[in-house]
Amino acid sequence: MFTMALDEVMEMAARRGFFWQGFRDVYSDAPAGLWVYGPLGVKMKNKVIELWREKIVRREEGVELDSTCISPGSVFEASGHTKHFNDKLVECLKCHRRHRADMLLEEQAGLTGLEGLSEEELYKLIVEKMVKCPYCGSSEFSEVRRFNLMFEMRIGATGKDIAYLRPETTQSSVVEIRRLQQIARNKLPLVICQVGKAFRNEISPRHGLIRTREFNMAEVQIFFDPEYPDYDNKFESVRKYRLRFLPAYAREAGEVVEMTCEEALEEGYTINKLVTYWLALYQKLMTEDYGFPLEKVRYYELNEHERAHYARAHWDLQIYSEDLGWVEVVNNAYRTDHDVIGHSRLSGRELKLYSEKRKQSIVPHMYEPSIGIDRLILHLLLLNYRREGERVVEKLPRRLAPIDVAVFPLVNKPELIKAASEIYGTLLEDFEAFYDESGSIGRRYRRMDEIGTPVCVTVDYQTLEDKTVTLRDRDTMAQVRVHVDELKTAIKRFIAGEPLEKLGTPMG
RNA sequence: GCGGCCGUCGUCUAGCCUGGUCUAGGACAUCGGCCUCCCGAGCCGGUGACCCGGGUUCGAAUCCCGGCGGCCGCACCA
Repeated sequence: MFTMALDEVMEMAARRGFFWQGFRDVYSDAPAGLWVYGPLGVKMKNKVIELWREKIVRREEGVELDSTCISPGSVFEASGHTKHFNDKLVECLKCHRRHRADMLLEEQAGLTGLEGLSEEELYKLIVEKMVKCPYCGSSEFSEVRRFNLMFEMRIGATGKDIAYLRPETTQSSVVEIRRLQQIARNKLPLVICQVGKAFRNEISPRHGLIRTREFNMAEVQIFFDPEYPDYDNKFESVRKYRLRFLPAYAREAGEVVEMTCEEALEEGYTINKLVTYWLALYQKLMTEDYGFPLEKVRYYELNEHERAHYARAHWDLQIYSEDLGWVEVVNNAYRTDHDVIGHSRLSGRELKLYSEKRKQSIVPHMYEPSIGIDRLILHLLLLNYRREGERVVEKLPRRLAPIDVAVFPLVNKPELIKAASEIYGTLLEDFEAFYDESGSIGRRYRRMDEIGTPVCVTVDYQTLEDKTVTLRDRDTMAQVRVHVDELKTAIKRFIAGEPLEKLGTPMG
C-alpha cells in the first residue's frame, strides 16, 4: 500500500531527522511500533502542540493537566477497559479467523457465566462441546489466548499491585475533575486539556507512525451539565459554518454530506450546541490552522456496533491521502456520564461538579475530541510533500516548519561569512534559525526546501555596502531585499502569513 | 497473530542461482577541501553496508534452519 510519496516522505523523515523506527539501528530484534522523534521532529511536534494550545486550550479557556502514564489498576476497572480490553480469543486453524472464546460457547453450547474461567478451562470446553467455526465450520482451534491491548505492570516490591500504562489520557482527567473544578473556581462547562503519551499493545503495528505501540495524544475533555450545555453564545459564532459529514446512513454512497451547524443541530444529528460547536472548532483547526484542504477532511460517523463501549455518538475526523486513504486523526466521542459514573461506582466517591445554574452538584456528561499527534505530523508531511522535477519541497504551514529561517553567505568569503554569522546570532534570539556555508547556494536552498524551512536569508556583497540581505520564499523561490534592521520583523510577518512581496523590494 | 513476497553503505543497487579473487563494487546523498556573485554545478579526498543467531563447509553476503523486521492480504483497531 506504500506508494511513492509516502515512501519518499518516510525516507526523508528518517534521513533528515524527523522520525524513525527506534532502536533498530543497533538491535535488529527491536519490536515494531516504537518510533522516535529526531531533532527536526521534536521541533515540529512542539510547534504542532503549541498551535493546538493557542487555538484550543487558550481560546476555550481550558485547564491543562499533566498526569502520569502509569495508572493504578482500579482506574481501568472503573472505566471498563480491563473488561473490554481483555478478550480471550481462539483462532480457527482452517480459515484463521479469530473468535471470542466465551461468545462461541455462549452461542453454540448455551453456556453462561464464563467470565472467571481460565484460558485452559475455556479451551477444554471448546473441545468438549465440539464448537465449530461460524465461518468455515471447522472444529479445530488454536489454544485460547488472552489478548490484552493494555500494557500491564506491577508496582512495588511485592508485585501484588497491578497497574497499566494508560491507553488514553482521558481517565486521568476524569478522576481529577473535582479538584480541577475547584481550582477553576466552579467553572462549568469544565474544559480539561491534556497532552501526553498513551500506550497500546497492538498486534501488528503498521504504516509507520499510523499505528504504534506508544504514541502522543492531545486530548480535551469537556464536562458539562447535560440539561444546560450552556453553549448558546459560542454556537452563534459557528451557526452558518458548514460541517462535512459521512453519516453512517450515507456510507454506501461514500458521498460527504455537507450541512451547516444549524442544520446538523436541528436534525438532531449532532445532539446539542456544545457538541456541534466543538465539531466545527476542530474542523476549522484542521483546515484553517493545520492547513489541510477542506475536501480532504471529513467526519466519519461510527455506527452503534463500531463505537467504543463508552460512546453514545462518535465521529472520526479523517484525513485523506492517496497513499493511505481516509485515516482517523481526531477521535470525537460523546462519552456521556460513562466514565464519571464508572469511577464513582468503583471508588464510592461522588464525582459531581457544581452547577451554578441549578445551585447543586450534578453528574456531568463529557465530550472528547482527541488528536493523534503522530498521525497528524505524518499527514502534514505527506500532504504537503511536493516533488517538482528534481526539487523536493515540504510546503508545510509556515509556523509548523521545524526551522523558521536559514542564513547563508552567498559564497564562502571571510567577510560574507562574518556578516552572515552575526545575523545568524541575532536571529537565534527569536527564531529556530539554521546556518550553513557548505556546498553551493543552490544546494543549501534545496536542503531547506526539503525540510520545509519557509524562508532563507542570504548575505551577499551588497550586504556589505548597504546592510540589506535577501529573503527567499520556499514556495515561489522569489526573493526580496530587506534591511538588516527590519529583518526580524519581516521574518515574523512572513511566518504569520504575509506574502513576501510586501516585505521588501523585489530582486531582479 | 495467520498466509504470501522480501531483507547488501543513509537511499537505489552489483554480487547470491553456479560458495573462494568480496580487505563487498557503483550511483546519488552526506562530510572535508578547492572553486563558485543566487537555486542539489564542477574537480579532489573521506566516512559508511552483507538484519540477528545457529548450522553445513577448509572457506558463507552466497546453501540450510530459527528469530526479528518490512510490504501486501486476512484478523485486530476498545
